[in-house]
Amino acid sequence: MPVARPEPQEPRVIAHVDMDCFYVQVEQRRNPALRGQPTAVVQYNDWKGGGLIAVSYEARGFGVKRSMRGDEAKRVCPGINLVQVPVARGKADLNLYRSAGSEVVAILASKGKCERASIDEVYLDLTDAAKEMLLQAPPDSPEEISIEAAKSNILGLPSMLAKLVSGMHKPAQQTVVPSSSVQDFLASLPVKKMKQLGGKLGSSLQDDLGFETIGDLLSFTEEKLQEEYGVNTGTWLWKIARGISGEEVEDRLLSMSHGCGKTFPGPKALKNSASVKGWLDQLCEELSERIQSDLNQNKRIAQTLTLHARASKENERDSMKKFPSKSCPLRYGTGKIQEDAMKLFESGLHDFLEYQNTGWSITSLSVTASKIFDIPSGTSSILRYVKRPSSASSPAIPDSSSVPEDPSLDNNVYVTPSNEEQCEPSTSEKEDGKKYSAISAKQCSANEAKRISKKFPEVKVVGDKYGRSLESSLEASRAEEHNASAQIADRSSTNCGAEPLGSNAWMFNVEDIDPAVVEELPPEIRREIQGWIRPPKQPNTKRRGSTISSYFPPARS
DNA sequence: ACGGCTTTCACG
DNA sequence: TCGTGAAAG
Repeated sequence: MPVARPEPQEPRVIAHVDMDCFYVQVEQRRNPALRGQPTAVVQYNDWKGGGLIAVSYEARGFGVKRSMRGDEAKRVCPGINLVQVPVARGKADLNLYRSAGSEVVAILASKGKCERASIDEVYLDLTDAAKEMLLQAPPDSPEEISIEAAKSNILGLPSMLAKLVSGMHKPAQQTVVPSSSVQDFLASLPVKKMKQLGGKLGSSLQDDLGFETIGDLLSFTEEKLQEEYGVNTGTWLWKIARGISGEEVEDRLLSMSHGCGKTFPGPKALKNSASVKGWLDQLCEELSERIQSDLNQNKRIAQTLTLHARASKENERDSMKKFPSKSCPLRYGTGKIQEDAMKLFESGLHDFLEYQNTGWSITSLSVTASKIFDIPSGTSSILRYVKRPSSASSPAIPDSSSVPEDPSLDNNVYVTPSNEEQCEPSTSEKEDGKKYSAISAKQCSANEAKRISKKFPEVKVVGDKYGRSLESSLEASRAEEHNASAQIADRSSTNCGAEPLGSNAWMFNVEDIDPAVVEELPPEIRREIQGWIRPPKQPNTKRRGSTISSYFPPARS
């Protein structure tokens, strides 16, 4: 449910850029012969000619709609060009459109604070640009303003409505909303057209309270709305009815997670572990590729792997029971991801079946990598820890500027012992002669980083997200702390008693050390590593263990 | 046999 | 924190 945010003091100028039938335009760029033609992009075409996901305006003229099937589109528009989404690993591959979206974002980002809202949508905060324009070229007459204004569709308004009106004049047009016209605009805006009210909340507003337009909300007090929908949503509703939004444009050009999934409708449903494994392997391969390029291109690292599935039980056509999603620390390397995803599936299936010995079928699978953080650039990313292959030629000192792509290396981030003997396992090596612990980078406070680096010289802290050294990072956090202490009184006490957070220095989080390896470590290092896995103070009842395997409860025999 | 595939956000 | 559900395109 939507929530109100503190609104910025200054009025803002915000643009919402929405690409017209974007996938079609991407295909038209690739094949110019498609330009100006009725065209649609479909994914798959085995079944009823595939599903349309984008339709050109020429095709719309024939009545072609998104959510039609290819066959149907041909029926209403025999001349339509149907372009198929590329398929890789047995599933639709949207990378072509993703990167085309990035091209656009890269251009818009030079114009102002820029937020990538979806594959084909961008929010732009043009406040500074507008100020600058007025400063550089102040209009010397009201007429001049009118002339400029005549080039746009004028409506005008603050931020949140940007999205609403950007679709009013399509394609290839813009709509401007001056704040003076907001109230009139909202007065007649049907409830369900408002962003965030297109679903159940909007329906409830209509059906339970009888509101037809946003303007109708004005008749309710804030308290009344809070009574109906809770404090947060109530306040939000009260404010949007008055055209007040605290939503800000985030400065974010990259997405916050990567997911890939596939559905297995009807007869395609997966009914045994082998087929699930096969598809999961495919999905994980794509995911791995995507996070790997995110790491290489953007120096970002993902920390969580999540598996989602939809399932039903044999003979139980309409059980309400859902397949639970499951997550675990993400370990880099295709093989690791596949392995972990399968374990997550087994764990989910176990919960789903809850001791019933029935057949099952899976109608959709997806894997997601989330909790993505920047790795500070210009610093050697992280050090390595633990075992080196006894045989191989891998460097004792990591070449941290490059990230290993070789899946057998498991992880992009390693620590290495300053004293190799110390950590050399007595246990036997694997056949490939390589055995690594899996480690991924994690943010922690500068203070914590300092403490650990002092205690363990072989562990190196690499600096904060601004590329500053630990010392200057600490310096900065001390300054911040000093500044903040004046205001700390009116802060809610969420971190009461805790060590001040400091400013985003970096440490290493040992997510999945091979237990055999841990055994070999000196006790104090071992203890410390245990501590990194979860922050030391977390008197949480169910705390996960130190190894990846603790994320996968034993399957029922 | 369902639109398919993503992505983000809030709640408990 | 994890897992669920809503909402969007």
